[in-house]
Amino acid sequence: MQLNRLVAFYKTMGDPTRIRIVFLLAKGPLHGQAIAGKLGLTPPTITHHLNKLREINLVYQRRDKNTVYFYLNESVLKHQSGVLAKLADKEEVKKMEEQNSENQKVIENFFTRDGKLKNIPAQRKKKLMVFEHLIKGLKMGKKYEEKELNEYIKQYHEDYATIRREFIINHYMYRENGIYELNPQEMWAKIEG
Amino acid sequence: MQLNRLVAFYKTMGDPTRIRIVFLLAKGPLHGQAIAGKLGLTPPTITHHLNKLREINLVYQRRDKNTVYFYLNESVLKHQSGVLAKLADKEEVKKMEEQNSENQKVIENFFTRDGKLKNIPAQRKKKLMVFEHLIKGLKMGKKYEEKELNEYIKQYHEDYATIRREFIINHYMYRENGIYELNPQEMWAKIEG
DNA sequence: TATCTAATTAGATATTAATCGAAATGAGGC
DNA sequence: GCCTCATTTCGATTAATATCTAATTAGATA
Repeated sequence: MQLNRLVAFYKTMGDPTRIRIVFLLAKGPLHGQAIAGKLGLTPPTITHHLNKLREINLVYQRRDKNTVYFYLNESVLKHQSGVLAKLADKEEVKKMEEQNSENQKVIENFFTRDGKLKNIPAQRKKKLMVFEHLIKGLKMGKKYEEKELNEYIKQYHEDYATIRREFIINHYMYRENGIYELNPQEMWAKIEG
Repeated sequence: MQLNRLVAFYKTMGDPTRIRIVFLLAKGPLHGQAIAGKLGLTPPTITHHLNKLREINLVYQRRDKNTVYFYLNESVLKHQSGVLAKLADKEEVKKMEEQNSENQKVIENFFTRDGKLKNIPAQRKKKLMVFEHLIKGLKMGKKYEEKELNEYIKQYHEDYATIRREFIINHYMYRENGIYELNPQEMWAKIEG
């Protein structure tokens, strides 16, 4: 469970204007000026909010000639609303706790006391847990030179090349012109879900 | 549907510290210092966040000797998470729209062009719609003298006494020592739900 | 290419709010 | 009646952010 993503979702929805936009889009796609008109706000303000909504992957857009239509991404809405609801269910909470302690156990098994990675797990599930632990030290939005990324990984394990490649394969990061960057959290949702 | 209440809920949950508190409380009640300890924050900060969580009726507390235990209100959590999720469902959206236009029609029927209430509906459902329309002009948290409240109601209808009484009966407001106040939104939830 | 329109960016302002240390409150125990 | 300990309040500081106006970008069309 990605705390940041969840917080980002709730923070984004915690604004009257954005909630109203979501209500509007629930009835069907609209273009920017139409939204601005219905809400009595200026287009720049709408752009601002649509950016926020896009950041959490709650809206997407399509162009038709000169105007951009905004659509609600219903699956994200349903999924994210569900996370907190689970906390209201004792059974679900127990499951999460088990998941968590399992996760922690894997990390403890594969890392030494002083934080080095002993070896890369063969089992896919455990491998991903390890990678997710590793990328926690990387900054969202920061662009990493390959060399810089190698250095970071080397703190944990000498085979930085393999791990760096795995980061890409598993979509934790992406590369553009030799520059590496964390995949925005909201993209993961799609891949995971 | 109360937009403010919904926004308040999401805004409140859009904070990492509060989400973490909710996750902690989902496992069971805790006292303030325990929360502060687990999150690495100071007691005043925890008080601050618990106040926010209390405002949306998501936590309640019980005293045992000198220490206060905080509990998660699971039903509120489940209910509020569900509201937005409905927007992901076309059927539900249609229902809401119908509800809305029905509501509007009732308001248009019972109010004159210049905003006066023609008469108090006999049908309970319509009556409540009218009252909810009326209290929209009152301020949350403000304390009203009976006289002041009468004046407010008189703008709409001369039989202020009946309407004032209905406000109390239907729990839109409560009275204490002759002072009237809107019932906090979060209380309604309980009454409505 | 010039022009129209929709959308975005930039910059400025004002408001909100997360956090902390210090001080105040309040209930129990002695 | 004092003392202790958990909690709350107060005040200050710092960081975000919602909104606007003005300026810019970019696609479409004539």
